[in-house]
Amino acid sequence: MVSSKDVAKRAGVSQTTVSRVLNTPEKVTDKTLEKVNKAMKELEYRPNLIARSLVKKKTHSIALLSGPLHNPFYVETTMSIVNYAKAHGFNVNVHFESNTDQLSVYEDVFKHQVDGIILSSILYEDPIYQELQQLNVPFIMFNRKHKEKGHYIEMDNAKAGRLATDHLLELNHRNIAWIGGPLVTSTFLARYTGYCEALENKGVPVRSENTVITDTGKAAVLEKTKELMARKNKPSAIFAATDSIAIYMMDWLLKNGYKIPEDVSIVSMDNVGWSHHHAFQLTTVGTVEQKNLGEIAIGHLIELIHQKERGESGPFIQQTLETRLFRRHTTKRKES
Amino acid sequence: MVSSKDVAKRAGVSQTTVSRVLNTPEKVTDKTLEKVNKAMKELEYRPNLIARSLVKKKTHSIALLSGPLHNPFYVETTMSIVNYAKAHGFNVNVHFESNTDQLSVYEDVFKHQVDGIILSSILYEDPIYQELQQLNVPFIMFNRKHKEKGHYIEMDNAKAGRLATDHLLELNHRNIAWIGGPLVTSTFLARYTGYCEALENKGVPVRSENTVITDTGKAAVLEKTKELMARKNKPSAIFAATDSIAIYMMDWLLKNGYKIPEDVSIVSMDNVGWSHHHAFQLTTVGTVEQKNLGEIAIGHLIELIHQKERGESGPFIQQTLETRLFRRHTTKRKES
DNA sequence: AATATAAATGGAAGCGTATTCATAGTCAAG
DNA sequence: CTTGACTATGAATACGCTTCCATTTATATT
Repeated sequence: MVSSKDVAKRAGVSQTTVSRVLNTPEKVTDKTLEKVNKAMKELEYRPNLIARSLVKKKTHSIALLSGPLHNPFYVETTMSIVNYAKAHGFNVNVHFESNTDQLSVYEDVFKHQVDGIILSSILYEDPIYQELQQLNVPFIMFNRKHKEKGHYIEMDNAKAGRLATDHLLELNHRNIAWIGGPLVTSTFLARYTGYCEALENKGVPVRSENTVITDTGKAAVLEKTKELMARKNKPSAIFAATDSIAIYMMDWLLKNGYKIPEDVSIVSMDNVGWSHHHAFQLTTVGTVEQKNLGEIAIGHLIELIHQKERGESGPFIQQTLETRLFRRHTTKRKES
Repeated sequence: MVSSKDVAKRAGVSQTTVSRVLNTPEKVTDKTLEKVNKAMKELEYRPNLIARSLVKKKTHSIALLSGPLHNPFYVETTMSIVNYAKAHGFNVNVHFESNTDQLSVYEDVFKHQVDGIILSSILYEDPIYQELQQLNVPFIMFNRKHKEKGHYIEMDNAKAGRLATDHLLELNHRNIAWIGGPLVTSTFLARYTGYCEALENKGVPVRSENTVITDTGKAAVLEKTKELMARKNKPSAIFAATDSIAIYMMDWLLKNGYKIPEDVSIVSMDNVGWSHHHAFQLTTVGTVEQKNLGEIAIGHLIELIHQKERGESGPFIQQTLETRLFRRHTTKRKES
């Protein structure tokens, strides 16, 4: 490995000077600048960022703890986050949530001296929050939030839940199933709460068999869908907590001869790119914004990092985005 | 930041000993081990991996240079790669190919002292190859390969191209369009070559207007589809070079009233998860393997890294996977 | 031409860790 | 006891870089 010392020797200057042409070239004579640059080229010198990080206490990298990519929502946020970060000089260490080693992921991240953390993988009452705080590294949550607040960007999930449910109610549906992930997560909890509220407002009882909690992976969703449709008293409409779940369900339903929306209406949530596809035309609730949640969050995170560098400290970033219903073609009035 | 020195002071031992309980605890008395562990807990000490990396010359992180996630193929490989790497103690720095700063990505990666590089983003004659070589860091290509060979995992793209085209020919199609990305990429080139060969074998002329080169993003594909179908002499079948392209096309086609496969047959390539979806049921060509290309490649890469550590050097890994046609429901016999 | 001032350069310390080498401590065998 | 052979520990150095401080060199001022 060729180091700045080697370059120095070759150029006949001190190692300090080499460092200077890298960091403050204006403090170096044109002549020596040229000498040093020439030596660098010849030796194919590349500064060792590890060493630089050690002294500057800045790694120019951030950790992303994302939900799994089988959910297109996280595909979109991951792309946005990585690209935005890169454009601003940051590297992204990506980690995906997994049922098994929840904690080990964090241990991993903690030791890696990142400049900031952006995460969707957090439970509403996750004890990991306190550990994150003690790290003294800026972190922001997107999509999901934590009980203790902190910095976060979310959509108004409760309202979204109401919007979706109201839509189905207006279409005369009364037997509406809700299917989503575990309620220990802020998003699923709020979306479910919104569903319940909307039903209660209309005086429609929340029936326990209409609440389906599932793992969000494909296999589990298909299984739950099968169970749901095997019931005597099938729902006439389904509120899927994410587009991802809705799309998996549609796979099963179509494969088993159900027509959508004729046989069953489906509304979901997130308004991911796939939901526009003509093969789905999913009615869904999403934010009004152009940017996705990840894109907004990464912008803030980088600002937080810069703030910390300057020794400043701004207010908490706590954004709850407006949502609206994107009515497409998976919902239909129930004829009674 | 609490360092091993602080721990040492607190535990009343030397920094060396602290380092030892971390790395070779068996060389330390139970008594002092306990003391040190206690001090670590109390101070919430976390070893600084940056410093460790500097001396050990090992970062435990690898760089992934991936194609864009709007292609589901790369979604699947990215998930596999990140998860596999994590399970083997490696962090993954993710970068996505972008039309603009091709080179800057590499510069970025080069300086970051990764232990290995796994990439799909490379052109067949990419000059970046030489730079990668000089880095003296193990790297492996997946999906796409380079003229100079090196380590790579691909599917048999030429054969796949022939399979897909033969399928359409057998279904009596003669006016078959090929649509794919720039031919400077090994995958597109080979898939196109296979297409041409298959046509020529049957004595069907390759017509230039049936070769459509496009950017692989959604907007561009839609535009090209529109142009293609506006022609007087529309193709009766389309060979899309990736499932991603095929799915975009289907969006446009369905939206514009075309029935698939009645009005136009579509075959594509990669056999991504989405192609199974009942809303698509895409006829496609993919590998026979269970694992995706990324998963296979990352396994090899980690092995290469370990080999290098041991000072060994094995043979080049050059795998070209068998492919087969997955016949589903987007292709249909042409009635003449 | 002499001095004051600014600009350019180099020496050395330090970032937090691992590791080599020397030293002090322990214990068994004689 | 004494010697020898380990074992447990610590001091010192190195990893490649930035940065503070001291020194030299160039430039401006009188």
